[in-house]
Amino acid sequence: MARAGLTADRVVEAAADLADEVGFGNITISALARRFGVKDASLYSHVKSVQDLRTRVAVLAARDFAERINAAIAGRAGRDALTAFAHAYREFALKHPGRYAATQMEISPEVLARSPGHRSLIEAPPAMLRAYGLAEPDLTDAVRLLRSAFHGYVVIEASAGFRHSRPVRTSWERGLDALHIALENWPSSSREGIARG
Amino acid sequence: MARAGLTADRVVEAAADLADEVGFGNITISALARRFGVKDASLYSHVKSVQDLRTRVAVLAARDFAERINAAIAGRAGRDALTAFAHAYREFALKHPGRYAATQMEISPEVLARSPGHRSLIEAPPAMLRAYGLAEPDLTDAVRLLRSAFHGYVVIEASAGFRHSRPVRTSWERGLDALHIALENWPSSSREGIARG
DNA sequence: GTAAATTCCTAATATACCTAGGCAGGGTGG
DNA sequence: CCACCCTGCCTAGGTATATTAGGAATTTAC
Repeated sequence: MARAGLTADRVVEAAADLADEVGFGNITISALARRFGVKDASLYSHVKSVQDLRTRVAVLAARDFAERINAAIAGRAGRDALTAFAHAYREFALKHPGRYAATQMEISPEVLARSPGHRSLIEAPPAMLRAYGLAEPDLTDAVRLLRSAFHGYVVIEASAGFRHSRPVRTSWERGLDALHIALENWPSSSREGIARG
Repeated sequence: MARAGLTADRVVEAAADLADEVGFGNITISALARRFGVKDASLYSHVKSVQDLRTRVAVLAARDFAERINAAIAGRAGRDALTAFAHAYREFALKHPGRYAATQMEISPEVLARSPGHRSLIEAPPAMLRAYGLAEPDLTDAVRLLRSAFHGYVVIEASAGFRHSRPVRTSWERGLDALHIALENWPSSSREGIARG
């Protein structure tokens, strides 16, 4: 009978699409096999296990995500870069919830070493903040706050956590303004750092 | 033979403990039954399904979480309340990862109506921010930023996402300082709101 | 055009979810 | 005090998913 023409890459790509539809945590070998019209066992020629599949999806998703992020912040600095980063971040997370969740999966150092996307995603925030003139360890602290705020935002938004009437997009913009102010008035390790109220 | 003495409450409590050990997404009827030394089918006298079990755990966890949060911010205002809230938040999330994850689960309006814990958790942040004098819609925006930052932080910390050498706790304190500054210099809807650098 | 490699299959095991129906033990009415 | 019944827990069984072993068929390579 006609073969489905599976390859590891095609399987992983389809898994990523599936993740965007049903959630990263809900991708199964069975569903993927059904999608290709083959038996479950057939997929094991291409991926070792569900866990392996998830990891590969994570690597793929990180590559895609990093691509968007890097395109967004290229040639920008300061507030401009912050805004561009944030919009690219939110857009990707909302458009590709499965892939986005995949990028947040915990991965081993070995996988990290082979995933340019993940490394790129780690390097982007500090690069983006360069124009704010923060030195270590403030830079690390600031990056952590931003990562947290962005991740928290899209996670809560994606899970329908903002039930209010106020448009989420507007709150997001205001939050960015506030973060910009925090970055410009960063409480460096020495002083108390209270700006005017 | 001797009965295990199960009740819905006891089952849900044990499920919450199990969630703290293996993760909220990994609680199973089977594991819970093993823990009680009964057969899987026996649990269905007390909960309708895994989904029902999860929802009940979410309600229980929200109650516990709200208790800690409310105790922490009672009688405090402004930065003092912010700090207390943040520490209670982080501590609960790290100490009870399964319960914390449960509180973040999407729940239906009907469940929400019957979960005082959830309602309390929704009401706490705006109450805590009262002393910052933010009016709507700024208050909503500020609450969203805080919820995002806190949630993002503990999620990333719990999944070992902060690989740097800088202590997470210290970054968390600095992030709080920065958020405090953002709150005191909140960019209200009318002006551009840039504080001194 | 045959040999090797690879794709996909059947078959089988293990675990989890869930339903239907049964037995027995502890509280309740006579 | 004892028969009764409610209900906690059980056995049995049907479904889905993950995974392995080994075989057949198709593609590829020489």
